[in-house]
Amino acid sequence: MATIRDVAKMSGFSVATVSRVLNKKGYVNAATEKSIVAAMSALNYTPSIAARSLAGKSSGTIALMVPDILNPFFPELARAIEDAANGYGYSVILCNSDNDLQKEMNYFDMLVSKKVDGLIVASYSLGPDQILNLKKRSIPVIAIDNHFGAHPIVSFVSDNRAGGAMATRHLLEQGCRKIAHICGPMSIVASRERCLGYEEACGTQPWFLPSLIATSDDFHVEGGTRAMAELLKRHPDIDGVFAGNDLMACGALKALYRLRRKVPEEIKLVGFDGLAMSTVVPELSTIAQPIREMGTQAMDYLIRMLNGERVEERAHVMDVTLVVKQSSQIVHTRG
Amino acid sequence: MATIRDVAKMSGFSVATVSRVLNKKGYVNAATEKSIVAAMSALNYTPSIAARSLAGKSSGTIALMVPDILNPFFPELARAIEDAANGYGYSVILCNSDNDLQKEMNYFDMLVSKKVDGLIVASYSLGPDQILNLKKRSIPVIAIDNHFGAHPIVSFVSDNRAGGAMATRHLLEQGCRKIAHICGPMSIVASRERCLGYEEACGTQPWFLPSLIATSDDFHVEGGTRAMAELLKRHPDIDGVFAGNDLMACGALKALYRLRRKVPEEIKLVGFDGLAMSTVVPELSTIAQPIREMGTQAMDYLIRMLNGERVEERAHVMDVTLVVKQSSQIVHTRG
DNA sequence: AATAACTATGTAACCGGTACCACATAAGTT
DNA sequence: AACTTATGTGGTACCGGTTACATAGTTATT
Repeated sequence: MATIRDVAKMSGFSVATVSRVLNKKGYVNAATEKSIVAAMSALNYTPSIAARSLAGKSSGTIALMVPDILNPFFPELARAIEDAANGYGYSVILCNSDNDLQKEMNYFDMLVSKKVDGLIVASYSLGPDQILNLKKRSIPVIAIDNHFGAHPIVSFVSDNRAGGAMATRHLLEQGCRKIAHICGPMSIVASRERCLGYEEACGTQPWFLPSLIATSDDFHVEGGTRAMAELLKRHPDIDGVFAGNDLMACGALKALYRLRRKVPEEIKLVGFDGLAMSTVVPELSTIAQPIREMGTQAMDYLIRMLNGERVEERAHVMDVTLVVKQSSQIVHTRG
Repeated sequence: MATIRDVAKMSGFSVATVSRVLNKKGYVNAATEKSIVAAMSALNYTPSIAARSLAGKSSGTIALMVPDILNPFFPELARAIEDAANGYGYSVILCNSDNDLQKEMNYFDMLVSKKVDGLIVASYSLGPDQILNLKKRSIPVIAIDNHFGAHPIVSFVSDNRAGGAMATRHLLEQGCRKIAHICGPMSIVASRERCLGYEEACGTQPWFLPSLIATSDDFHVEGGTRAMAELLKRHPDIDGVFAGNDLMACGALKALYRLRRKVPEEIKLVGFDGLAMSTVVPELSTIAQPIREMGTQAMDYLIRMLNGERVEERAHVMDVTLVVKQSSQIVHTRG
């Protein structure tokens, strides 16, 4: 590997001048620059980021911490963030936390010792204290899919409550008259807010009952299946279901299929997340989060923070959109 | 941030001794070690990986390069690798290449300048030369899901051909008498081998015709849907389908659903990959690749290479297994 | 003409580890 | 007793960048 000193020697200038060319900073004669650039490409020179980062500059690396990349929400986010990061010349370290506080703390130590420039984190186990502590260790942090009230933490979250209401109202408009809700883990703010949105939209309906809400311990398919079966046992006359996320909606779909309840003819279904779940039949109506947009904006924000820009440390609430597919469509039966 | 010199000063020993404690290398008195360890924890000391890696040691980072983390095969791989890497104290940089050679080469430069210790790569655009070149730049490489014949490259691949044959034979055993194949992109070795397996298992059957094979340009859902529709037009009497991967199988499922062909009653379907695609109904029979195992083994191997161990530079062929779910089940109709 | 301000480049001290070498002492060998 | 060998510790030159400071020529300003 060629070093900056090799380049200096070859071009006949000093390392300082080469460094200036490298960083486009300070005065350098155009002709000088040209010959240095020539030397660099002749030597196939790439600066050592290890050295640069040791000398106090950025490591050109950020970390993305998610509970589990296997949950299809997160690859989508990861892709958006990696793309954006790449555009800024940064690379992304992936961390799977399993929502395990211990693991998260271990990762934090690693981030510090690796001089990672920043962190984008989706976590439901970390508290504001832990995040503020990491910030104190001079690593800028941005939270995604979770917010921390009044604490000075930059975060990007979807308008979960509005989305929940939107989904429920859509089902009402499609003619549903008894709508159930499959709620995600109560430990997760997003779950609770989506549920609030559901209640907001149908809490005053004459048919509404608290027992129309079933809770799943996780955001996965099986939980959705269980919850759906449970709901149908409690209320066989349900004609609409709002599931707290798309995976649980798929689970619900499976339960409905097994029990021979036709979707959307007898029961209409709406999920949440807007994953490109084009795999299932019928395709799922869903409340789409602007995942890509969230990732991109988070990265933009992080870059601004890295550049020392002062930013507002608050939650950014992103608009969600209703995407109507087959699972909630009105079916005209031929007379 | 406390440095090694702070620890040295506090404990009253030299940086050399502290370094020895840190690396558990060379002679250190037990009492000395104890007081140094005490100083380290008192100062909340974490060694700077940047400095360590500059001083010629490992950066504790490996890279994982995949075409697109959105393809559900890769999160599974990423998770396995990240877990294994974490166990060895390494972290993982994620790279999405989109199978774009230019992007891949850019990433290569980054890997070198970041002194990344090793690379695990799934690529169908890179040639052996590029990989050997990176190895020459002293970055050990392991290929996954692709192999490079006689070139001295460590790789882990599934036995795609055997898997294709296995899937097809399974359909024959389930009573299918006209089995079609949805083949993935011909540019990808795995596609071709799975297709060969299919031909091996049914090429001598009296009903076999080359037109029973339809090719998709990509490994995605839509391609599967298109190919399935095409096949049914050509051969309405198909009673079994082997799809080159699970996503295309889902696509096929959608086409079949649309055309009111019952799965598995009228047509049986088998996919390939073994993704935890528990989302679809009916659940998909599939040839499961040992994805987790591949990731773990790749990481183990990489670690051995990093430790300077000499390893056989060849392809490791992994066994696949048939996972029977609903989509290929024999259905007993009540008399 | 004197002074200030800009342009262009070099020297060398850092950043925080690693590791070679030197040195000292203790224990084991002829 | 003389000589290895094992044990324990310190000094310091690296690794490859960044950057504060020094130097000097050129151009503007008054």
